[in-house]
Amino acid sequence: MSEDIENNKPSNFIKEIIDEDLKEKRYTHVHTRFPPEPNGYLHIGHAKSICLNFGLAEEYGGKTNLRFDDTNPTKEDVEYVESIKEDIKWLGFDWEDRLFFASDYFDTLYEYAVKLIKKGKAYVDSSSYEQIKEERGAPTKPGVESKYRNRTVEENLDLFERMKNGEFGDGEHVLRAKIDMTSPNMNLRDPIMYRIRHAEHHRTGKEWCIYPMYDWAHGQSDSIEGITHSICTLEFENHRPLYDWFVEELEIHHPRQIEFARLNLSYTIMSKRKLLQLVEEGHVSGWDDPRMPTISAFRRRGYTPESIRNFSDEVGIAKRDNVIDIFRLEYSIRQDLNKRSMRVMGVLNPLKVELLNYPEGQVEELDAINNPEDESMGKRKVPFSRELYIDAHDFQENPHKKFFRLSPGREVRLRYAYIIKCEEVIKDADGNIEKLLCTYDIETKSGSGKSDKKVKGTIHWVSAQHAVNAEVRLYDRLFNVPNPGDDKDVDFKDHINPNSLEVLTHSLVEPYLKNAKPGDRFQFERLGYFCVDSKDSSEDHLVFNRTVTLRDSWAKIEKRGNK
RNA sequence: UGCCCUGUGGUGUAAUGGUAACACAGAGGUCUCUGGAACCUUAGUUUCGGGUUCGAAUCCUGACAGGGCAACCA
Repeated sequence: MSEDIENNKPSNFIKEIIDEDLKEKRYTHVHTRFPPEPNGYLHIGHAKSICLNFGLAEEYGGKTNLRFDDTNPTKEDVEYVESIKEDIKWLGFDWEDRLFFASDYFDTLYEYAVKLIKKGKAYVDSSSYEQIKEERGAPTKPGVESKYRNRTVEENLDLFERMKNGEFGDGEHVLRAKIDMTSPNMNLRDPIMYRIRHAEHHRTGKEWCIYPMYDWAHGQSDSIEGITHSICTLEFENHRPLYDWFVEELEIHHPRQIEFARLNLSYTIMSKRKLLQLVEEGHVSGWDDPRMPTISAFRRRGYTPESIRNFSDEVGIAKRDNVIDIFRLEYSIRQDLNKRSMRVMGVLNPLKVELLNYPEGQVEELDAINNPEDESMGKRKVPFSRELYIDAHDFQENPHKKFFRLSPGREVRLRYAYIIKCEEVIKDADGNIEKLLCTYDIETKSGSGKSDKKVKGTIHWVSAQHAVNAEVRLYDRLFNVPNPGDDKDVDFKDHINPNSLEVLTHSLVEPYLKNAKPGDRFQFERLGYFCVDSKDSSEDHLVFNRTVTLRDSWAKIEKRGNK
């Protein structure tokens, strides 16, 4: 067993490696980093990586840097830099004064490259793009050496400097490491270190026209920052020998790279490229559309940072490919919100109820408990009157045998109020139910103790004259298959769930919600957790996003009944 | 058919040569003024074959399966 008994986070293979490194004094401390490329918004998979890197540093009393890997000016943008910073902060992590950019190291990287050229370990290749591609070979076919491979050090130095000085156009030359064109590891077949790009960089502007490749910049950036454990995903496993080669040749600090399997979530996709496509083609309203798996979307939808961190901790770390069941995430947010969110009543699809024996014009202020899980959250008053609305789903004219709610001639309790009985169903000319005429039993007032009458169902409601209109957005999974990105023959967009968003514009909520502020979270009793939308909600037009439903055993019974 | 990595219930993760466990999901139940929450019960797992060992999920070996690698992307 590993030694982290003090915290309750489970151990994993990465901690075992770190423990070993510390024990053998390979490193005296732990310093990690989170190295995103600012070319898109962060998603839940990145959240796992953030939690891992910052979490590890916290546990070992070390530090974590935030470093943007901004080596490709054509794809990167400050908008992304800002969103990434915001998301990490929101998750609750702090890089303090250690905000870095790979572009901070362009000068150093250039010097390192010169050093390798001088050692005869790098050369300028003037072959065409196609030529280089051809000569690289294939996994089962060795590469062949470039005819420029044996240029003299002096010539390489001269050419490389002139590349930097802008004497050549894009693609005319590249700088390559001189390693082994026949290596079974493709990454070692003289990888490209620099390419010419006459492009403006979001931070260095027009200062450079040669840009380092990720493989050349990444390991050295970690080294420069004194990173001890460079944690990354599996696809970089084959790159590790290259990174090792660079730091060894350069004789600089050698971080240990550890690879883990990236997070996959069922019913969604994690590819930044595909996510960008959804945004650009308008399948969603933006990176923060609450159906997206991005951190900003989860935030807007009402997820708490704590729930995402717990989720990340609980799914564990390993090297095998995995697909985490979306239920797992939903469990995590329900668990958190159950403990902390205020209960209110909201009617999604209003159905009018008139209480025939309730005095006209009378209004009672009834006591309602704000959170049965937390007494300190107190109580509030909810107005009750002759005309009410209940949810249409809580009435069935011809009830299923396990339906415990309202039906003709049957009784149900109105939460925090009275037991009512449905006496008559009023329909319009087309046979649509217009209104329910009911009676209430005055003896059954909540908390009065006058009656011990029991009913099987309790439903929520709002008072017609007091209710506040609201728009409610119900979200379902964005895709209707568990692994939408898996199918190689079908475009992932063909799996988009056409019903992933349902907008209800005539919902009614209790008056307490009149002053709800963007970002406020509530449990609508019996329905789920809802969050005031941070973009579209206003004082005169409340908009609620459904974060997640409550667990719903009735839905299961219903589903079964349909089969 | 080269190199690298990975194979444990439905899904994840543990067990580090000594009784295969935990969570989610599933099934059933208790309770309930949320068909919520909580609680209880239950079913289900080591890819296959050899070997080492008193003893193998664990070590060795051979298969098989899955993933990754052929951007001047990261």
